[in-house]
Amino acid sequence: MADPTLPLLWRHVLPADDGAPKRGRPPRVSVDEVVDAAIELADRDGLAALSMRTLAEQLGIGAMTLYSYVASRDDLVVLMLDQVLGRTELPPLTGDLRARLTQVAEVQLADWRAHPWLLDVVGVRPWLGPHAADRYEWQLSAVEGVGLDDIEMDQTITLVVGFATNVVRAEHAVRQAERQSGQTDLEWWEANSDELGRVMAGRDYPLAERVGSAAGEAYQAGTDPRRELEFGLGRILDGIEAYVARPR
Amino acid sequence: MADPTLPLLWRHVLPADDGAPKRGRPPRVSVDEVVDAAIELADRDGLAALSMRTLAEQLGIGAMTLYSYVASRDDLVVLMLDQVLGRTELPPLTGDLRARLTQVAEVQLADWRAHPWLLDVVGVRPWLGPHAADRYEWQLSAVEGVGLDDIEMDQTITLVVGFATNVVRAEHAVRQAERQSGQTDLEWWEANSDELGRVMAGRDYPLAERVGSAAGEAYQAGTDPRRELEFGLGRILDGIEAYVARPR
DNA sequence: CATTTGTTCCGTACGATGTACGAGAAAGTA
DNA sequence: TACTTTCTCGTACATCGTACGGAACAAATG
Repeated sequence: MADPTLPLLWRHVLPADDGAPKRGRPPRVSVDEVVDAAIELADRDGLAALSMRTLAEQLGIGAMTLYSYVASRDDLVVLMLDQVLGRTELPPLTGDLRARLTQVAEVQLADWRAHPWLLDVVGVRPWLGPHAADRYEWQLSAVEGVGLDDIEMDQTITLVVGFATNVVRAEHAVRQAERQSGQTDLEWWEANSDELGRVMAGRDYPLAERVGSAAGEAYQAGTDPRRELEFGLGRILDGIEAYVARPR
Repeated sequence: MADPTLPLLWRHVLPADDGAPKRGRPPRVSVDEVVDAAIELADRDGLAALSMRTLAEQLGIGAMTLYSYVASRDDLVVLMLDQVLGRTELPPLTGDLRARLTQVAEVQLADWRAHPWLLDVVGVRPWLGPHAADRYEWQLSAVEGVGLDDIEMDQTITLVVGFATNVVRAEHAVRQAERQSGQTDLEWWEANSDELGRVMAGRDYPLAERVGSAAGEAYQAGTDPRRELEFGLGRILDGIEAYVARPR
């Protein structure tokens, strides 16, 4: 009944009750090496391209040997998540509420940008690992004592972190589409504008065309799509500040 | 160079330039039937469980026959996306900006809740299909004429729609975790609380524990996690309204 | 030193997946 | 009837996660 992955997740903070076994064949690698190698592969080629066989080859061991370190590929992904969260040193939160929440968003943004496969990690229970727990505690400390109740604190963090994640998701979707079709957004548009015009004959999308082309030009010129981050996070933080400052 | 899926996506609005071929063996099903059956299977078991073989069996045709209708599984998913978007009749947007954006969020929420596999559809270029285009136009009309420039209009829609999608993502993640482990959130917690306590010995997470248990109780009692929707969307709309009403 | 015991290692194998290939089947046309 | 055009689909291949069971190895034991 008890989840067998839990002790593995918390292996570094566990008391050395049962240290390394004295007898038996010594392991050739460690769980950390396995997980680190998996993270490296996922960083390079994405989570879908991470197979047990390629991971084993990377480590110089047999494919099935991996299963003496992790119970399954899904388990491995859970370990990867917590391990990669642990690499980021969470900076002390300073300044007012707005500044603190901005820091929370920026850490999320940087981590998910550096490891886009985190977008594909789903179905994991929150709280699971020590670094996830550390991070949640850190995030909550950004909104502690400002007048929100417990549930509102959770909702605020969910809102800000979810938005930052969505920014990365949008950025990643563009790269994904480019990789999939083998042509950049601009190339695709040029190659398909004729066909699109032919196909859309008779229909018109006045707003979509105007806004779409404006957005296309802007994102073309400014290589930095930080604009969406600024606008969206700006509005969210405005809303949160107003809520915290509301008369009660 | 031109994307061969485009004509397929727009097949219903295309002029009947080249109608059904007169000669040759007649097809046993139609593209719409294929896509509808795929949507049905994805609704039931998720996108990952949708295989070309099971889909073919559902349709009573051979697996490879599917490839005379769609170019690949990825293509099929693109068609599914646009087809499912087309099933929703977009209601006329009424009321003030806040009301209109709320309607936009609610439509997104309802559609993604009804078809959670939409969360897994990634790497698709926006604008692609007729129904996606219709919807984007409809969404933009909710913020037209309120004083936002083109880019801000796009960013506003992205913000609201992205938030609604995240709500569904959170709901779906819980179900996913339950299905994966075979036990509900509550059961898992009960089965693992001892182990968690043992493993977290020496560490404490004062905020996370307080907030986490409060959230757990609240979400337990209220079967409706509409709370997050209300709070998050409320703050976002507050921020947008304030921005629109800002002195200039 | 020989044997036992506790581990880890990993070759083989199975079922599932997407799909390339090419031959066969079914319709209209000549 | 023969030909052309179009759709159908059985077979095959590479790749995936991983169940199984014995081989390899190190320490403990005799």
